[in-house]
Amino acid sequence: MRRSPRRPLILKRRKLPFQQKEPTPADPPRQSGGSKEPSNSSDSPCFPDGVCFIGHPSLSDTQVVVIPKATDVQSVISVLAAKGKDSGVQGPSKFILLSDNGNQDQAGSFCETATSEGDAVSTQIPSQEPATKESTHTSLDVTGIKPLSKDGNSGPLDDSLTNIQWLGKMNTCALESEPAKQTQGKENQAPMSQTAQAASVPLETKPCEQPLSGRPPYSYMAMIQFAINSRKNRRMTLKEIYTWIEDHFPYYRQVAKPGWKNSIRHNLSLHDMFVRETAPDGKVSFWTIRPEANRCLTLDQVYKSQKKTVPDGRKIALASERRMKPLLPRTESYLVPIQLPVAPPVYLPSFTCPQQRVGTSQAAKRVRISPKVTQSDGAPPPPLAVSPPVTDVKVEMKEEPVCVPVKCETPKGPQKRRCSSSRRKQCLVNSSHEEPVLLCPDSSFLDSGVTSDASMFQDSRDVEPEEPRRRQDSPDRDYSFKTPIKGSIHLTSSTPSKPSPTVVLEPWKVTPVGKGNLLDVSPIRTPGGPALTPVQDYTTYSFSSTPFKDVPLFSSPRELLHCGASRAEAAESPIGRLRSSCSRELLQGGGGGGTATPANRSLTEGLMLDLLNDSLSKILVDINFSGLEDEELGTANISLSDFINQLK
Amino acid sequence: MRRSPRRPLILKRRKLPFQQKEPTPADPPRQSGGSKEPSNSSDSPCFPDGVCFIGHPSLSDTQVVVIPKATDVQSVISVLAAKGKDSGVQGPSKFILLSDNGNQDQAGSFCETATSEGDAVSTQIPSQEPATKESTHTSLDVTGIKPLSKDGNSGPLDDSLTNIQWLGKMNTCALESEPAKQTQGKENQAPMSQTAQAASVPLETKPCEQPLSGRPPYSYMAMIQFAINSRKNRRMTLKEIYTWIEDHFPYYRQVAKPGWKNSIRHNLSLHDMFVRETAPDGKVSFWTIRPEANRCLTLDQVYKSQKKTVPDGRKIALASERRMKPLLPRTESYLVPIQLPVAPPVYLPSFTCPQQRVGTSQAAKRVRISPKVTQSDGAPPPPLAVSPPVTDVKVEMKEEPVCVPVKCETPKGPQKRRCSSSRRKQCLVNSSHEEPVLLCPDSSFLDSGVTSDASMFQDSRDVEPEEPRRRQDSPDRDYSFKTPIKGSIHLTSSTPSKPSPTVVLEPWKVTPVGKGNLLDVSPIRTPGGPALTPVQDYTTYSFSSTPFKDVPLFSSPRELLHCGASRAEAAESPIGRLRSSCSRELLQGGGGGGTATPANRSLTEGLMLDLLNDSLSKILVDINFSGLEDEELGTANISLSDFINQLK
DNA sequence: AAATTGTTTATAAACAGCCCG
DNA sequence: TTCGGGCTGTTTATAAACAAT
Repeated sequence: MRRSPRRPLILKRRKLPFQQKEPTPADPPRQSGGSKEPSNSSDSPCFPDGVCFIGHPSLSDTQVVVIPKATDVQSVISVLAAKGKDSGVQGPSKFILLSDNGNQDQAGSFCETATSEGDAVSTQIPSQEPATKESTHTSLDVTGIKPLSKDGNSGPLDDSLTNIQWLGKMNTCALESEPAKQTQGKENQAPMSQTAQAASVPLETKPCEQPLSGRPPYSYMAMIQFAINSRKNRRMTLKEIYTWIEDHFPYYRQVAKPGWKNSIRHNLSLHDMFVRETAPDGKVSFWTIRPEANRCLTLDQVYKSQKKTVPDGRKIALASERRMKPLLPRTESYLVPIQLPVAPPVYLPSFTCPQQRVGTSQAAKRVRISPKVTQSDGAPPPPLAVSPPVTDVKVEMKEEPVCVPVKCETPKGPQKRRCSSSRRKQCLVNSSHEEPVLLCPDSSFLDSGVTSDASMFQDSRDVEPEEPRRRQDSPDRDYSFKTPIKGSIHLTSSTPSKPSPTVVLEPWKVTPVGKGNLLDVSPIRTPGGPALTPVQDYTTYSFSSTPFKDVPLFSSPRELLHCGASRAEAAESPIGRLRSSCSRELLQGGGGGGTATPANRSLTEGLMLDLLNDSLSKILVDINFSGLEDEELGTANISLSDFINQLK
Repeated sequence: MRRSPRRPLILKRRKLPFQQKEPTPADPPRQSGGSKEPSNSSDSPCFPDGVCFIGHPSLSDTQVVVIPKATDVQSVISVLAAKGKDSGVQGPSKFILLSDNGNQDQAGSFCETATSEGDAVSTQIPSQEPATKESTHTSLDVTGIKPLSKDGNSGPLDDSLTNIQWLGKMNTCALESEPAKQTQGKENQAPMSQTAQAASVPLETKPCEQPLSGRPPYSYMAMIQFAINSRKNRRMTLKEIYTWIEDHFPYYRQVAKPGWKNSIRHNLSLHDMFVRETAPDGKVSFWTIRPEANRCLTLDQVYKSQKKTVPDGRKIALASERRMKPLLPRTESYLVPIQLPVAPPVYLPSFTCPQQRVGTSQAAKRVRISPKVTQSDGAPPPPLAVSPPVTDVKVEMKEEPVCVPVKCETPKGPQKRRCSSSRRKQCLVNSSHEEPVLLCPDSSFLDSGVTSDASMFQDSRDVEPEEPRRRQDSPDRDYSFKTPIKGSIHLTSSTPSKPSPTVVLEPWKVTPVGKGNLLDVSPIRTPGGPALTPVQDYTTYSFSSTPFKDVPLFSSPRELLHCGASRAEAAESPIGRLRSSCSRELLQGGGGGGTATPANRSLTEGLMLDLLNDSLSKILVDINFSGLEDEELGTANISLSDFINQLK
């Protein structure tokens, strides 16, 4: 209650608008009118919420936006999105955002260009007008001036913002009036104004894409990924990470407390996805991202995906951007509290990672945790799935709330709440009873389609064809375990208990897991690298509870290929795979490969990349336990097979 | 800075003595004189630090101890330890600790029985005298009255305090004056006074072993383990965990803020070692500990180990108890800042877990992270180890600081600092150069000796003989990776680069990793369970940087068997192994099995259980990456083989 | 000796899912 | 039956204490 700004600082309460953590800890945030629903009016100079657009005196592509302090961030975003949408690409691409601290009535309409405190946040321009009291140091240099100092070995065209023009409309930055906690400069100005610069111009170390210095909506984990993935070689020193973040998110340079670096380090240490390597000289150490877990997200991709979302209409865009768990714009998550809009499918084309190769079964590995199920009350284990006898992979699903009921049998009770997605860590193992389990019959399911992509990466030494080699081990060894089954396979059917009859039955049509459909910064949860303890349990994988948080199933195989870069990636790399990192080519360009057809389901569901946590660790952990319940495993297998076949 | 009491609340700064978190956030804690070295005087009624012993007016086995507020906690502990040692088992076993808030001069000598604020903390007695202002509710009932309510299926003789008589001298509780933050009762009284009750009396749900209600020195993770392991079946619901902790550590019932439950939940979710299972009825979910990671620590064991330590002399005892990372008595860790005392080997007999079976190679799987190494400056990869062609397991070690230099070749540079142990997460991979790697030739190394123990566990369904089946896969596939190598195998030799020549060469003689030799609550880092992605990388495991923090090597194979229960366990269970939990029998008794001979090295090194983190996750993660650098892997293999042979 | 880099633990919080009244 | 509240779980953010360099 006291300190910890917790999730951002932005909304101390709920949808706390501007002003981050004013010392008044307990003051209930005033909910601006359109909390859930941003104002729909699009172009009026002064929007209902009091947001005013004022043409910039000298810059044609820039507008000054004055936002009352109490305005909901979401409202601001929606307004900006609407504005950007209406204006089109040719419209003003830069906004100088000023928050009016004067008073805090909710939907106040203050179009005064308040230069009051210095809370002014400039989007692209160095904020010439609002003579903020602080120094404008680093004003423009942030833009292109700082080429990611120490950029040592990074290639020039790493994370270029292919769609810079969109930046102006950025909806990712919440504008919060920062109380000058650090006595740093308050105003932030985004870098260069090369707005209209179309994509495909991979500028070296593109400066700031994050115009405002309001706290960016990205988690530390996400920002670190952005930073590291911005390098061709995908490795950065701690200092470079700091610098990158400061360069791209002036907030951290100017307003954030120094503790943010501590948090960065904390995140690096905490998340398994981040790996430290020593530099060749042995002096410095670089931080990298485990290739299997790397979604190769870059800030550009995020922007692009957001941009694409916008065309569908402000509302949808907002909605889709909303509940993306932690990853994407945290800000936005606070913005549009809308619940999984089943609206038009949002598109996230930019997700194209080298490892993708949607191909065969990789996707199947995805596990998603099902909500708690009451399955094993004493009823005999549900009949096993019609899978091939191979029984290579065993997946136990506790309760796939909405997903893949395919081949579910012996449904226990009615599912309480179908679409529940989270409950990530474990799947809840039925302690000593039988629980429906999924079996992934073929090893091919797990091994196939892994070979290719890795070679693209610069660092990958040798790309070796995957061998679908499977363990011959007796799948039964592990059965004794009863415990851990945590996760459940993503695409496979949920186990019998409480299968929701209402769910879609196509293997890939997962029930809309609810929430998001956004970019997922969370690491890809690959089944796991080579296990230390090799022999024993390999044969049976029961994805125990663990990770694969809210991994929604793919809307369709197509979608998987096209949009689900991250997913595909996760599924694809069989683990120890090669160090295939995202091929820059793909990352750079807008949409990656075009093999996919549009998804048939709304991306709101489909694109919601699996919210897999970082590190496959958890998955692996689950696997350990997998063996225990082997005998009881059954059901799901087929769905996976079907899925694979369909993909083929 | 503001809130977060951080590591305990006890020492806000360094060795902040009494008084936890008085609202004065910024006041620099006054360092009492003997910070590093507690006073050595043992018996005087008033010790130099101002600690006074006063016989209790009515209770012969009880003494009232008045401690000046500014006294170092460590000083108090040392004094109490000395007192307890001098008095022997027959001496006073209960101490009513009173802190004198009056003034705060450091080593002041105030023997006045200050009943001042209510900061008095009674050890065993309900603090009759110091009429604390708070209610004495739950006074004695904590003791035996609350039989772990909801104890559902736990066996009666789980965690009995075998050495209760030692409790009186407890050194585990720091006495902190709790500012009555919760408006709860301040004084805490330990339960019953069945002090002299010798071990072997496994009372059902033995009441409190933690007399004081000062914040216990255990981390949440440790306490959760204690709680869960106290049950025969090793599973507990969240509520039961709460209750257990409250029953055994009155602090949480009486003084802790309600947020401690949040922290418990946080820890359960955060640490992979904790696994949730659904109960048979499907209604409740139980929390369990991954068997492979479970050290089967119980509060009793901790007490016993501490007790044993004492005989060696106060100093040693304190030293040993000290730096046990997080786990053991956190309080103590603050007490004696002594650095790894190479003194007499401390004994930790109570560590006997069922899964042990030191046997063959299991131990080899242990990975320990080596400090940063500068290995690959450009030198060609060191020659590969003379391992069998199997190349089942590949372990990359960056820089085994002190460990197993066996067969190290192509030593790069001089190791910076040999004994460095920590730097747990990664081993630092030499980015794009060759790094010496360990290869674990045989699969047997990994698989053997896993079969037995599991059957003991009640829940284990069927214990199946492990098949040493190994992957046939082409070991080379993974080589391309260069990155991640984080961890390094525990018993294996460190990779070539910068092998410290000074180190012991016997495979099992690891360099004293420094610090501790204490109980380690951290999960055992078993190589990992069954991997989700089966095929690919199984053959090669390069334990990348990640986990296996400061896992010291065994002093000798013997030691491994005898003392390294946890280690053995880790090494042993090949992963998905059976759900073998610790056999209660072993746990209950004092020293477990007696097969081992005394370790030849001081336990200070040997017993320092691997500070493996929770969840093998990290290890597995490393494994994933292993493949990349395969070609470069070389060296170490042999050491592992040697080690195995020696064990045989 | 001080600063940087890393690792862990503790807290607070925001939410999500589920159960229950 | 539905809705809201409480409990359980999961994540992210911060602050800190240390450890190693």
